[in-house]
Formats: sequence, C-alpha cells, structure tokens
Amino acid sequence: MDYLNKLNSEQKKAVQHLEGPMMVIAGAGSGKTRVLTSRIIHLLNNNIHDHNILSLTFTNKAAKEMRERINNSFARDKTKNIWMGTFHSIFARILRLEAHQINYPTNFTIYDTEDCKNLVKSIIKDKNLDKEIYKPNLIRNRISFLKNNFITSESYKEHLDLQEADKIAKRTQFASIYKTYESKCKNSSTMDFDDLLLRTYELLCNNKDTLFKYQNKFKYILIDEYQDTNHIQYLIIKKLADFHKNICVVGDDAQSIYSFRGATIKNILNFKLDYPKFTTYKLEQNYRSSKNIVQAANSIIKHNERQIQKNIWTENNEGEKIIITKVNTDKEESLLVSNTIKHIKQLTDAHNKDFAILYRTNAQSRSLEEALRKNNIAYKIYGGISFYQRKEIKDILAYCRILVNQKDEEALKRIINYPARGIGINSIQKLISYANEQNTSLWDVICNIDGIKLFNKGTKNRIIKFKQLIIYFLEQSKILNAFEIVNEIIKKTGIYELSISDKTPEGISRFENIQELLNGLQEFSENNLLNSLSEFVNEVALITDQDNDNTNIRNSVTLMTVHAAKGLEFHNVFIVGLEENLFPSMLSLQNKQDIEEERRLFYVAITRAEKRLFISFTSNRFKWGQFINCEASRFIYEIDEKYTEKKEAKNKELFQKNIYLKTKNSENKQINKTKLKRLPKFLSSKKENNNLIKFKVGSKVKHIKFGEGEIISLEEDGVNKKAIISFKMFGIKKLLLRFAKLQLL
DNA sequence: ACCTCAAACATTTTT
DNA sequence: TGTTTGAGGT
Repeated sequence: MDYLNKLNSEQKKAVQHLEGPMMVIAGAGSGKTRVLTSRIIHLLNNNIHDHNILSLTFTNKAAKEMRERINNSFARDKTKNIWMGTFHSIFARILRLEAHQINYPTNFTIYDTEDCKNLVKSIIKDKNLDKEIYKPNLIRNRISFLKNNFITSESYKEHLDLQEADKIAKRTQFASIYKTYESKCKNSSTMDFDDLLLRTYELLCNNKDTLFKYQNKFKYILIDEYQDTNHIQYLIIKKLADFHKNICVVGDDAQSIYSFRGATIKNILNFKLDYPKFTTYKLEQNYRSSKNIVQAANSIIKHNERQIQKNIWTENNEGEKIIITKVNTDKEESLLVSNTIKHIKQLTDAHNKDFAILYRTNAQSRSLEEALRKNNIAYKIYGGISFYQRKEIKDILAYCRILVNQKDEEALKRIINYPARGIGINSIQKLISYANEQNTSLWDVICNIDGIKLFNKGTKNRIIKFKQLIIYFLEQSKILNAFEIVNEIIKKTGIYELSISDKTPEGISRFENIQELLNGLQEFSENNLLNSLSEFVNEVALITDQDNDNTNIRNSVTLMTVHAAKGLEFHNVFIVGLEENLFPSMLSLQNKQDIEEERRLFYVAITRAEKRLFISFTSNRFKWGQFINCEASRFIYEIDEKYTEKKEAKNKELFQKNIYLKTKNSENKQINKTKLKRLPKFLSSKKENNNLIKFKVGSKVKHIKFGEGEIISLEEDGVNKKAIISFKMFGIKKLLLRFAKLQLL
C-alpha cells in the first residue's frame, strides 16, 4: 500500500476508482504520470490480470517511463502482458495479429511521412498532373486529414463540401489521387501512420467477433493525454470501451496544442455525452512550480473561454518573479539569454541541464545557438530531422524493409540505384509504369525482367544483378541476426566503403550515424533473438528521436519548440520571441479558436518552469533576410503584473538604455528610424514594388493555403503593406502582402 | 550520371 | 537569411 501513501486525497480517489468511466483532469505538474502508474498498480493489486489492461500514450517515451515505474513495484512476469504503448504501436500490433481479416500480410511495412510524400509525388507524375496545382505536400496533408476523420476515398464521394473545396482549388483529380494512393499502399503491403488507426477502426467495425474479442480482453482502458486524441482515435477508443466501460482518460484541456494535426478538444469536453455516468477527478495541486509561476499561468489561461473550470494551486514557495525583458533584436535576445544563463550558473549551483530555452518556431534556434557557442555553453537542440529520418539511415533501413516486405515500393525505389549501380531515373520510371500497367508490384517486375522487352541488354543485366543481390540478402537473413545482416548489407553494397571514404564534415557525421545505427542494432539483436530483422523494422518505424533522449547524461542546455517541451520540466526556463505574429503565430490571428490554442501553448511554456522563468521579446527580428518590426505579444499584457518584473539587463554592453516593457513610444521612435532607413532598399527592388502595388481593394486573389478571396481593404504602405481578404473557404484574414505570395486572378 | 547555379521557399509535429 | 530543389550544362 506504499504507493497510496504518496498520493494526495484527490489522486488517491482517482487511483482507487475501479469500475466505470472516469476522467481525470490533470493540471500541469499535478502528478499525472504518478496517478496513471499508481492506478495500474492498484488494478493489479486488486487481482485484475495484466492481460486485461490497455494503456495508451502518445509517445514511446511516456509508455517506457510508465512501464519502468510499474516494474519497480511488481515482478516483470506479473506485468508483461499489459498492452502499453502508443496508439500507433498498439494498433499495429492488433493489425499484425488480425492481418488476415483485412487482406493484409502480417509483415506489412510502414511508410513514414517522407515515403508518403514520395508516393504522392509519383502518383501525380504518373497521372501527368500539374504539380503546381497538386502540391505533393498539400495533397498528402489532405489525405492524412481525411483519414484521421474516417473519410476513405470511397466515402469522400459523400462529402460534397470537401469536393466543393477541391473544385474551387481546381484539384478536380484529388479523389482519383486519393484512390490510387490507397490502392498503391495496399498493393505494396504497406500502411502509413494514419492507416494504423483507420484500418484498426475498420477492422473493429467490420468484424464483430474481433471486436468482441478485444472488447473482452481490454477490461480496463487507460488513456494518457486525452486532449490530444483525434477523431479516429476517439472512435476506436469508444468501440473498445463500449462493453466494459472501464475507461479512464487523463488529460488537461488547457494543454491541448495539437489541433493542427487533428486533435480535438471536443473529445475531452464531450466525454460526458458518451459516458453519462462518468466521474471526474480534478488534480489541481501543482507540485512542480513556484506560486508565482502557477498563478501567472492561471492568469493567462483564464482569458480562454473554452475550458473546464479548475483552480490550480501549489504549496511551493512564492519564488522569484517572472522577468520580462524587451530587447532590440533577436541577436540581443540571444545574448541576453546566454548571459543570464552564465550569470545564474555563477550565482547558484545550477548546471546546464537545468536550463531550457523554448521558442515558437524552429527557425529561432539559430541566433540562440550562436550566442551559446560564443559563451561556451553546451546545448542540445531537439527537433529538426530525427535520427531515423536521416538519408543515410533511411537508405540502410530501406534494404531492411525490402527483406521484410519485398512489395514495399518506396523502399525499393530508394535502394534500386543506391549506391549507384547504373539503373537511372528513366529505367526506374519504366519499371514503375510497367508495374502499374500490369497491376503488379515493382519487385515482381524485377523478378520477371527476362520476359520484358522494354530494356536494353546492359540495363537488364544490371537489374538482374540487383535482383540477385537482394535474393542473396534474403537467403542470408534466414541465418543471420539483424545486426549481422545489416553489416553484410553495408559491406556488400559498398555503402560502407562509400561512407568511410567521404571525409567532408557532413560525410564524417553520416558515417558516425551509421555506426550508431549498428551499435543500436547490436544491442537489439542480443535482446531479440528470433526474427530480429522484421521485429527491428517494425519497431523502428514507430520510434522517434525523443525516445532515446539523453539530456541528463550530457548536461547541456535544452533548446526546443514549446510543442516539444510538453511533459518536461526545468528549473530555469526562457521563453523567447513573445511577439505578435510569432507567438501568437501569424496564421492564428484571425481566428478565436486558433488564438486560444496559441494561448494554451503559452500556458504550456510557462508551466514547464520550476523555479525561474524569463520571457523576452524584441522590437526587430531578422527574418528571411530582412528586419521585421515587431510588437510585444498580447500574451505579455495578459499576465497579471503582480507576478512579473520588468527588469533592466545586467550587461551594459547589451543594454545602454533602460529597456522596459511599457516604454512604447520613446523606444519605438528610435526603431522606426532604423526601419525607415532600410525602406528604400526594399522599394528599389522592382519585383517587390510591383508585386505590392498591383493589389487593390476589390482585387480577386488566390492564396496558396486559403484559396480564392477578395481584398476588402489595405493597410499601411511599403514593405508592411497588409491586405484584409475575405476568403471563400477560410473567412476573413489579414495578411502581410510581402509574405502572402498572393496570385492576382 | 554528375556538377553548378539560380530560383524558390521558409510557421507548430507525433506516429 | 540559409537551405533545398530543379533546370541546364557537361
């Protein structure tokens, strides 16, 4: 009963709730993970079998953490049958078990976002469509959006509004692309991330026995980060929980920040409609942050209308006030941050790992990096391209994927001419077209290349050689483990030679990455003796960088976007770039719901801090080669002044003048002068000038994202000329003409 | 098949 | 501004 003693009364109630639907509203820093793990321990203590428990999380890391904590209290053999993992990994597991029911092989492989984009690209090319109208990224996103709302290419026909939108955007062939995309995935025995959810839902809808089987199996369902579930996830959960209704969802509506990828706060707000007899527990005590930080966060979030009422409080110390600083440029901001880190390290026993710098967009990291390097402060940037998405890694993994599933077309396309073996783009294109015509897989065409008259002798021989190479690896993979087969692949294909001989800095880093992959593989192979290659391929497809995180070992300052920081905590947090058009983001300004999401994002940022919080904004930001005039974010004015302090920076070199939040007029005059000086430079650029002048009130325009619209009015002149446009599909938006890239119709 | 250079593009991200 | 993409040359 040790685990119960560590809980407060509300946590205890939530943990001890055994039967029936329940929702835990867990404020930031309220011990959410502890409640989840304690609840699982409590279930096990009450003789509920491990194989009857399903626990869903959003990241592998969260799942791993929970499992570790549970294994501290229980012997492994009592917990090993808990189904604990991400939505995607759990559903992939179900789909592999039930593959025969949905006409898929068990060994299907998974397309990541890049593979999907390449597939869309090749479909568009194959259909001879204009890639200016059918932008691969846009099409992929739309397909993903539809799948996440349970709209298949078949049911798309029933959604007239969606078709209308495509018609307006002149994407009349969208439905056909979608359909081809679906059938190509099917024919290559591959699924994209969205399929893992969509196919699971279809499986549960179409196979009553299977549904009963899993409804019965999962007597207790726990879901973490419920506010981030999207529609299809909601549908699946609802189906699975429908029989026992022992569903426990944990989340915080105030931390819902993923609506741009389909998460809907509705799922948490409407929980009561699906489970009228539910119980709510509110975890309102914050164990993480000082009083100042908690109350400042409360003062921000209360500006949101759509939320569940709660009162987050803490017994922690008052703490230091939040320091808000205004600077002139992003460069100064970076210096301010790095100097402050240095300063705190001198005054206290803080280490690099106790600091985090959070920003709205990845692009902001550059100047911060520079300043940290200058000050010799070790840092680590999160985000950007993850390990498994690096070209050199994906190329090797593509060989692995082919060995697991020869129909995996995107994998085959990656390796057929890598390393270069004289099978050029033309030959590959011919192979693909032929495969499409014959409605067969690329690999089948390669296997039967002898009977096909499309190629000359040389090309044919090279293709046959490639085929023999793959067949050799296939043979070898029967006797070698994952580590050994990958070793064989990189030696035999020449990838090893190729990468070790590249002595450029990038080449060396690529070689190191390959080494790291091999190290990981060796460890994996030792732990998974059976079928290790296919298991490795399956697992790796759903793994991300954040899962192998090693911040604490490396003792460096953390740089990341606010999104990436969710769930983490640091003693000292810097939130930089608190400016209108940046945080809140420009694209969110016209829409109240989007602004509320940005506010939640700011709330998440604030609540990462345990002891000290620093917020800064600049009046000029260098962006895309130009200085942009900025004003303080509205969010700064929303923090109750009781908890903040507008402070003069210590470094005289940085701050010759007193720079305070509210010195709006005097400060800005100075800045406007510098801005004006730069103006002629922009105006002398003919292209820029013409582009801006041609837009008049009443002009019909087209925007890349918002589609067609009409300019209602114009504001300001010169570089900052803005247009208020009424879009047919997206309503009224205010856009900076310089960035909007509007097309005159 | 490889290189070079200019144009285009760039806004949050997990699986 | 930096990076990526693709066109055009060899």
